[in-house]
Amino acid sequence: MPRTAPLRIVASPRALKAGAAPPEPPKARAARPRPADATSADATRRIADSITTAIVERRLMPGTKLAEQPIADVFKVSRTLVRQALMQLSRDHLVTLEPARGARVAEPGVEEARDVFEARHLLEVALVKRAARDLSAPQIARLRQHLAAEADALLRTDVPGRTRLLADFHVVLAQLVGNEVLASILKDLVSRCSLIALMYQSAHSAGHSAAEHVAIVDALAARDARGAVRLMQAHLHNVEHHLRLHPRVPADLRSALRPADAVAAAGPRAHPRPHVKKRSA
Amino acid sequence: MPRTAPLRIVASPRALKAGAAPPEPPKARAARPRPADATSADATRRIADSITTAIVERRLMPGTKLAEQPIADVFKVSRTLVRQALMQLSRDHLVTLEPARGARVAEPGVEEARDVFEARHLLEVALVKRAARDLSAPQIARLRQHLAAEADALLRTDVPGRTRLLADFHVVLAQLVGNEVLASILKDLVSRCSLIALMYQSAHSAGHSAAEHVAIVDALAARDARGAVRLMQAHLHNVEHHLRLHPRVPADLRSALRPADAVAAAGPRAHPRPHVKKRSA
DNA sequence: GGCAACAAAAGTGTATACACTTTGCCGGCC
DNA sequence: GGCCGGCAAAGTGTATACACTTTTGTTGCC
Repeated sequence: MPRTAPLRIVASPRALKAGAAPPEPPKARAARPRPADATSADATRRIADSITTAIVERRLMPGTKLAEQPIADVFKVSRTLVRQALMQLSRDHLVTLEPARGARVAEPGVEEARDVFEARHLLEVALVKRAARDLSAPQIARLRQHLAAEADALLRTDVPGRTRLLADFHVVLAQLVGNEVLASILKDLVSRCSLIALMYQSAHSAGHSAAEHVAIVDALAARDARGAVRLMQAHLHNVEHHLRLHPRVPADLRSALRPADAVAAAGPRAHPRPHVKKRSA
Repeated sequence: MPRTAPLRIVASPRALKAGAAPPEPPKARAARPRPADATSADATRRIADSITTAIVERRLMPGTKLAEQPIADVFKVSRTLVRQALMQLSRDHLVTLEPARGARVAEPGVEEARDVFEARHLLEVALVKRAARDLSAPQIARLRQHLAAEADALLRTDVPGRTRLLADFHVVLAQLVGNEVLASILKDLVSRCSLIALMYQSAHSAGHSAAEHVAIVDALAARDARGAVRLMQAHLHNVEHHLRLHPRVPADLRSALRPADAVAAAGPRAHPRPHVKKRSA
């Protein structure tokens, strides 16, 4: 069962031993006095970020169980912080929480994928329209700088970096238009897209995407609003339609019979069980 | 100091005594065995919803401190669940969390207000365009039903209900277009708008809003996309520009000198203090 | 041999404990 | 008198304890 793979997160900065923590007497001591210089600044953020990048960089596949204690061991914190991180991630739609069953990496369904892309269409088309009108020369330069980073990551075949940069392009664009709210919405949508692309094995090459980004920026620099809109529409259309969202086969029977692995037909419904409590006796 | 008012939430279903809980020996007993039929289904949701409605219905003013223990006492749960609820609300931008200083009802600044309205413009214009094209007759009927509810709430001068319904109109529209993702984004934006309208004392009457909603639905029913878009734009423009966001006075000096009360000039920045830990000794 | 009931193990949900930070207050010092 | 330092109260941050649920493995029964 590859779905229930035993989980192996790599904490981002440091290496870590995946073994258990044997010497600690696991009971009876409250709140040990921390060494006071610990990196206790924002552990939750650190954990959530690590899991996010692990998902986006394909080290955690959709459907993987995310039990709290192993993660807590990895980061050397208590389950409390891991729970917080998982709840944040579930609000980002990167993991799904089922009431007493724990967290898994989300498996967005085709319906959700369609909705996310539709939302992006709406937002980003409006966005480039505005960008073509409002962006200043230094802002265009900032975009070109991002494009250069994309090209560089492509050259170095830095897969994680390139994935992130291609996604970030859209967020940067939103930020340059000067609307933090839009930028954060788009950030959410884009990270969901990464997960979707990962699930449905996009056939759209990274190089292709990067080239389309260049074309869009060129249109923006030329203040060609209509052209930029058209290019953005084409870009999003390409990305979406290179996903394997559109099965040519009748698909219901076939997907039902295959080992329940990659393609999840139905999107995760929230809280499918009412979670009633009853005595075991 | 009206900002630091001592907090008095009303738990939604039941009345409650705001007094402390004297009889319980407050120490030394772990996890009492719950009565097993307790309403333990989703206490966090209940708390978050109560606070949300309290904010939207103006029972909790912007800036009010939301300390964890008092809320926990009100709902008869531990701080754990209250913390979860507050963190959820902070993701909804209804409360702000400052690292070791606790939670307050958010005070969105004019900048944030502008961004939120801009985002709504983008989304909702695209939305009605689509709605005019795609909505079926029964879906239009559903919208009219909502309009009737609005009118009813207006007649009965049911202020909280009318506030909620006026906001929900936009969410219902998004849902009818059939995109859950868009609907949830819009829900977020709309609830932030409620808070904004509340802070900047909207002068746009509820009756006016309801009438504009009716006009929009009429245009949708007539499949008049262009008209619907124009009406929606006008509606949002009206709502926004009846806020007191646009001070006619030079404003900087005056707002700086006033008792730091209603109008917060700068939006809340996330984690303004780095929250370093150090020994007090 | 397969299946149901049961028991142990794993894991989640919530409460509580306790350290640390912030804040308000009071007394000494200038 | 007003400012500074430290003390006490309030409140947040994180770890741990323990009940309950789900899952898994096992044994007895047919």
